[in-house]
Amino acid sequence: MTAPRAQIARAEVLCRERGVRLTDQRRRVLEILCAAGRPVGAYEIMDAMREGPRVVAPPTVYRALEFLLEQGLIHKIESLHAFVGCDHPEHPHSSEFLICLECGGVAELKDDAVERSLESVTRESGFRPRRRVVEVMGTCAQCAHKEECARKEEADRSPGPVD
Amino acid sequence: MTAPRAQIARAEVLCRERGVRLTDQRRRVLEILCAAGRPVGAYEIMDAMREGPRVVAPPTVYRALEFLLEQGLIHKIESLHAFVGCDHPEHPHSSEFLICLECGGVAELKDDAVERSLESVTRESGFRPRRRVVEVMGTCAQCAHKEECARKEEADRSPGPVD
DNA sequence: GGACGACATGATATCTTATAACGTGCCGAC
DNA sequence: GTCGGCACGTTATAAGATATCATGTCGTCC
Ligand SMILES: [Zn+2]
Ligand SMILES: [Zn+2]
Ligand SMILES: [Zn+2]
Ligand SMILES: [Zn+2]
Repeated sequence: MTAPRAQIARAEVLCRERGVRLTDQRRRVLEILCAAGRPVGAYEIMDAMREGPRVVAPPTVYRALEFLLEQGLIHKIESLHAFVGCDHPEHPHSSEFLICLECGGVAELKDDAVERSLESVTRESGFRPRRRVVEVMGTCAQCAHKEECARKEEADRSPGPVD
Repeated sequence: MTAPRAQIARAEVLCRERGVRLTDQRRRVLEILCAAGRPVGAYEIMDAMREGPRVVAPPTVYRALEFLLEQGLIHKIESLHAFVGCDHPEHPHSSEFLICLECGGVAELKDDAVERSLESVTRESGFRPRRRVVEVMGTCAQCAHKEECARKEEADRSPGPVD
């Protein structure tokens, strides 16, 4: 939940340090992702870019996304065919994502227990891991709370059979 | 690694028990998946079905896949846009998958440690999980071994600098 | 300064994956 | 018999991703 501005600034620094170019197009895509604060599809990004000076075609967006993925500045959410900005891109990593099916929000976790258990189970089977995809879909705390409240209110109005 | 025949038979029983219909098309899709023993895309399934009596269109395949997913007889591998037969469909579940990038093979795990750690980390954040996607991409034991052997042989032929 | 190569982008077309919408046929319930 | 639910057929199209070739941009080397 870093401020979008700060995220961009950090990305600038990282890219300079690494000797790679955060070009206008790439920064623009990153800005859109960070500002959204939720998963955004490639074509939605493209639409957002149309607002700007130039019209862009799919390959432009996908190339920018490829770069940002390589630099660990964003992540791809496989189960949504969408992308999100990374909250701590200092060193590239795989993360765990909690995806709310109600509000579409996504939280990026970094849980050692999950990583350790995955590490050990892959090791045991002689598997050499390269990339991890961990995506849990369900209902986030906020939405669960709202649901709870709605149910409660409902019950108050008509105190029918206690379930 | 159950025999395809046995998997189909088990699916028949399960569907009868549940009062749902494992129709010809659905069984055919399941057969193709089980026989392949690796992830297969929807359109590849469709091609395989063309060999049979009737030509089928995408919706037919996707409907069959939807049913099989609902019944927990197959899984979808999100990162590959492909499907695999489930090895233990007795009660529907989410699993962890090890996906080999060399040979394309997939192993379905069922690891309590991974599940427990995911469970606890989601609980902590008040998140109510519904479906888990856990896919680890890398190199399987077999392929890693082959690579190892190749390297060794190479070293034997030209005993250059020891790495 | 001009030639060159590396890299980023533009532009067009195409491919892959997935779903919408509507119609038909089967079968059991009533 | 007819009604309703369900599986499937058929056509079209949406949504996501890539292949290919052309153009531009910029620093380096001579
Ligand atoms: Zn991250
Ligand atoms: Zn939510
Ligand atoms: Zn399974
Ligand atoms: Zn392998």
